[in-house]
Amino acid sequence: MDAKNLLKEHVSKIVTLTDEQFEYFFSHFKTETYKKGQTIISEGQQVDKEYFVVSGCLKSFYVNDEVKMYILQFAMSTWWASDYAALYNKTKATINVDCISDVEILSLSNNDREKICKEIHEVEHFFRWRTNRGFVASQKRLLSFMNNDTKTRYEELLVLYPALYNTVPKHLIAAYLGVSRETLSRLYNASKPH
Amino acid sequence: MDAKNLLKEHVSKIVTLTDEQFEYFFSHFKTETYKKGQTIISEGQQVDKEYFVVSGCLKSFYVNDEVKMYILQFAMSTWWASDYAALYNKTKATINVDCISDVEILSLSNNDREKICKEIHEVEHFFRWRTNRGFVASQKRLLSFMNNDTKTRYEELLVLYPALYNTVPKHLIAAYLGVSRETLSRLYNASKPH
DNA sequence: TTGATTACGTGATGTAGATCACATTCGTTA
DNA sequence: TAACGAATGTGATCTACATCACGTAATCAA
Repeated sequence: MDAKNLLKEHVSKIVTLTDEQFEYFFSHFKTETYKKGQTIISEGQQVDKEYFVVSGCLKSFYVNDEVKMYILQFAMSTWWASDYAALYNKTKATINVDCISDVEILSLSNNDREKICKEIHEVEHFFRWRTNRGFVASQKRLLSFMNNDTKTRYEELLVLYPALYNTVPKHLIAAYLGVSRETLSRLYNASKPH
Repeated sequence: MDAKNLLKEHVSKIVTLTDEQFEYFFSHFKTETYKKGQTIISEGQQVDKEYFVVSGCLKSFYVNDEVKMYILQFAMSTWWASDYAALYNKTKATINVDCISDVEILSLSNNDREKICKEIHEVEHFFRWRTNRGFVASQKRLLSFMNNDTKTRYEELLVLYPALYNTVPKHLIAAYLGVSRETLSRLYNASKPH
């Protein structure tokens, strides 16, 4: 499906826009394509856009002083990604977003989002809904972190992102789970049939 | 400050409502008071309200099968609390909310929130803003969990909730940090002047 | 084809924090 | 004021995971 119809279907699951409204909404997005490995947002930069993934897979991640990476989110088709703390507060990026595969995305600037939210009440409703979902998912993951061991979280991850299983390197899975790649490897091979 | 003005001041930091609009908005809230120790939401229940704290302190928490408790949030004056997963998805509560002290709260039903969001665009904008903030805070806490040791997280907590320091029992602090009360006790006393 | 880089597996050892056990202090209520 | 339960401190032990070290397999670019 093309980018426009993908977005249209995505939005219309939540709100009803007239064709004219959707055209107007869509006119604020810009198609961008990136190759595997390219960086979209990097730490320290100004952030002024968020991204709707059409195809491919992004990751958003934090890198600490000891150069350890922690993945906040894998973003596949119809998921949104950005450094939202930086975007909303107009501060410098503290997290990075880059491409795990070749990707096609639709970008929307912070200003344009606020503008169309103001102009079209339904659009504001859509974005409220979207953040609600993100908030609930984030809280759920936090709880899982506190409550579950690594193996359980690994199994949850495979349910949440079944497509990742054979497409992304294991050290990225480990960085999402917050464990070392060695630990994940042992876990993974311990439960493997001989 | 009384409940009405507290809410008014809170909301008007983000959006501008006419007096008439605010009166209408406020008319959907109901004042409720609880004693220390009383439960507001408990696991398994239907959830149909969220709560704005006027005075006192709530905690929202999850209890696992081994009866270990994990605190998602302490909610003090002007904070909001509920089981948002249950509220938004109309599922049974998986988390609990109860009172750490005597509290006064304003309750708002899910239906009324959706109704006034639809009726008053500014109100929808306010709630979008509020959830954005919650989402960013939740992601930040998740990162801190992955990246920082217990001592660092303990210090962050004291910055985020300075009022908690001497008002809530230490085992609740431990339940927020996701460590055992024994570990927190040792940590706490190791850095204490002799 | 080859050399280099990246991904992955696995042993040895160190460590933060969990768990268990028990003592002490504090607060609440009878 | 006594007494009971809740909150806290602290030692001993256990364990999941990190870290370091090294080897092999897969991928990719020239």
